Amino acid sequence: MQDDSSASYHRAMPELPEVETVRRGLSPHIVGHRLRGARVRHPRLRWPVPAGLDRLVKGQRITALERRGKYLILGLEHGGLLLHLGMSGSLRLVAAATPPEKHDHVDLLLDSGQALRLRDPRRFGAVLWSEAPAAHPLLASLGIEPLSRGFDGEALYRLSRGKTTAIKHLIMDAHLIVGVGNIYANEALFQACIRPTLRADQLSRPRCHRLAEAIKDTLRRAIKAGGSSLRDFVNGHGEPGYFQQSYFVYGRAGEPCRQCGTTIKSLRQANRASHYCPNCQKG
DNA sequence: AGAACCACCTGGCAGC
DNA sequence: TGCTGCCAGGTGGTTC
Repeated sequence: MQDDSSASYHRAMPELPEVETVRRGLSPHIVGHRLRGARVRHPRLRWPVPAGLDRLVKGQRITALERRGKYLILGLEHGGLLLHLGMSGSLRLVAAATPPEKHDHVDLLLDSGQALRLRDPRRFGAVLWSEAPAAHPLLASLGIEPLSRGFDGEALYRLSRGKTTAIKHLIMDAHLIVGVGNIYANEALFQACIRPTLRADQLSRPRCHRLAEAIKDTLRRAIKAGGSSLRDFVNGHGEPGYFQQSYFVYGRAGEPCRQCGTTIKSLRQANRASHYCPNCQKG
């Protein structure tokens, strides 16, 4: 059992690093396998799970498991599935005969005798069928991949011009940049010494470069941390798809800054908690 | 057009 | 102790 007693440790929500970790962990175990079908126990996720899911996937070989933003794209020979883990979703491989627990809503049954099992207590996740999943409307309006070559300080500078919204809100806007949720937005802003409330268009070009690098670095380090827990979501040990990490500011309101000892402050922006060090993040 | 909400959902926890 | 009620958060949708 992992220690969850320290306030600075959290079970990470599925942001980009967690989704990418899930993808990397599952891909070698499922790609190339054929689906025997699907079992849907609870079709009411964010959108209804297609009624004919079993029939749609039966007999099809899995050709790829890709990621776009926080969506997973399970490519099949004909069509495919879009999967989203929402806030509380997890995917893991279990023996198909493993008894489902309360929130195990969907199983994709593999010819290996295993099942790809979606658990999602809060049901903000999604399982959608598409004839051409990569061209699904939900993916069409997504912004740039922060770990791609195209995302850098200049790209962030361009995105933020003319935007009066707070910089934290901007970097969390999936129509501009995908995959940066509340946790990594807070952490990246700390690393870049930028206060979350700063107006996006007030960010100088050098600071845009610094923030873009901080976003990449924060996400990369989280993916690396997740790599050590890859075994956790095959065969069902631990909490599949999640890993725990130490944060500088997220969830640390009232605690001393790890760099300067100043008390971490919190506020609400767009109905979401922001945490920052008033000394390290000036303006 | 852009910005600021809301709805969705349940487990966990503070407060009484 | 058990109840109430708030909070967490991604993201499409609504409203202003």
